Amino acid sequence: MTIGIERKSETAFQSRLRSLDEEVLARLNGKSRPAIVPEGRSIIIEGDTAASVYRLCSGLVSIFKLLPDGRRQITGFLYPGSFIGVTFNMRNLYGYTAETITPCALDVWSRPVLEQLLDAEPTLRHLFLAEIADELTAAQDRMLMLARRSAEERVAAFLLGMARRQAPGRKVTADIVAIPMRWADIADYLGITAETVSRTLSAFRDRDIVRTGARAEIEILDRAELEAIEAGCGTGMTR
Amino acid sequence: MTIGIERKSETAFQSRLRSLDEEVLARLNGKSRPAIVPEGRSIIIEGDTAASVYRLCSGLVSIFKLLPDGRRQITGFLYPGSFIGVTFNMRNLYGYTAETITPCALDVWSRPVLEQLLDAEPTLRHLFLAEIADELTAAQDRMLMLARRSAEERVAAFLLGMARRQAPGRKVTADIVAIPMRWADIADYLGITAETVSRTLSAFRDRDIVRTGARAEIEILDRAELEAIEAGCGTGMTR
DNA sequence: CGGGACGTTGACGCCCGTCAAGACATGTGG
DNA sequence: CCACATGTCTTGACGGGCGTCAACGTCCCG
Repeated sequence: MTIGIERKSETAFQSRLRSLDEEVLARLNGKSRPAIVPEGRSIIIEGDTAASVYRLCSGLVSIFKLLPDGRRQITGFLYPGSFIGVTFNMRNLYGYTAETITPCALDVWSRPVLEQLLDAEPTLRHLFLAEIADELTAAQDRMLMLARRSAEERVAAFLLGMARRQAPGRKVTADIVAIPMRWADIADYLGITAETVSRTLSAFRDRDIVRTGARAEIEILDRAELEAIEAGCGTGMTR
Repeated sequence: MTIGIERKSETAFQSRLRSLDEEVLARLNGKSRPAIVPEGRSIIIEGDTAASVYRLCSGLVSIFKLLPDGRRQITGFLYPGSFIGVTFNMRNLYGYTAETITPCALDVWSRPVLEQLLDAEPTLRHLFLAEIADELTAAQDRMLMLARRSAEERVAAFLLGMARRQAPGRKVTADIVAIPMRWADIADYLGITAETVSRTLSAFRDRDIVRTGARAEIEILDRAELEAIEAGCGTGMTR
């Protein structure tokens, strides 16, 4: 559910972006500089002064916060089209760390340049406002998830979210979902442990809900059951 | 911590609001209509079309989301000065329910009127952008809290947050904290149960960290210890 | 082929949710 | 002013979900 909403908001955002005045968009792109980052690298680090804003062109990025003792919470996965490092608060500090999960291509703007663009083109600021508002909604959904849902519900929601993201249009699909991130990442995203992710998926496999085929791929066999579990009424099993 | 950050953002916002052009502020206030709401009433309901925007003048409000089976997550407590029902996404629906915890006084704007004000005065939109960005930061902090922290850490963080909120300037205080909400509310805010809130506070009392005096009041005796617990290193006791 | 990273599975235990009974405060009507 | 009802907080007993630790299997890449 959470993921669904994130997906939806990003989609909405991109359609808005696409509907932007071509000239504005061109100006936005014209001022950027490209960058390639290999996997497992930090793009920005929480607490650093926000010198640049990035846009993800290809690849997968996680954004997270850390506790002093190393506990980690991934607050979101970013897909192509998302902005990274947008901050509008007074102290110009990044509020989270962003790390590449796969190799990534980025567009980079220096903060002053982007500010200038924003001032010249109010539509752009409008756009960021809508984008951030959507992110806030998604964050509130995730709070509900992290605080109140069982491990089974979280994994079910995650799988369905990934499936929806990959097949935006279709309703009936082969339902083979690519999972590019490691399970420790999924765990840190869902607020559980990697072992629990593994165990839950094994249980789904034993119940013929999913089939785990090639590495980094999961086939959804019984989407209805997954959706029932996501909604919190999994065949009456786990409350 | 989370609460600390929420407090900080609200303070920053209000200082920004105060620094606003007097004329703009006057126009904002001039278009509003006042309202009084008794305790325990809904102001807005998740999923309703967003017809109005509210500003809290006095009282305490909780905003929350519900799961179909009744599980509830309070995503935030709102204090005077906060806006309620601001949405900038396409579908103009409220993203959460807001309910009064104490009797409240509100300013109300109809959506079209506020939109009109926003268009006439770009500074205002700027302001909302900063406000929402701060809320997003706070939401991400709360994710970390809800997903990763122990019950003890959560309650300690909550108490310290309430204390900081009540004594914004001072460092050393009598440290008597007023707690206007019921413990079921605290529990739904922290992602635990009311029983766990009670038990944790009792444990703090037994360890001479707090003293529980008059109803709805808690005195902090050992703030350093509370801060150690909040940071996740509570005297080596609970990991 | 060997090493390292990642995923799987099991054993164990603890934190915290659940259920339930009692204490306490507040309000209401007689 | 007191009996009673109601809502809230407290405390205990109990159990389960999931974290932790550890061993093993599997895949990949040098």
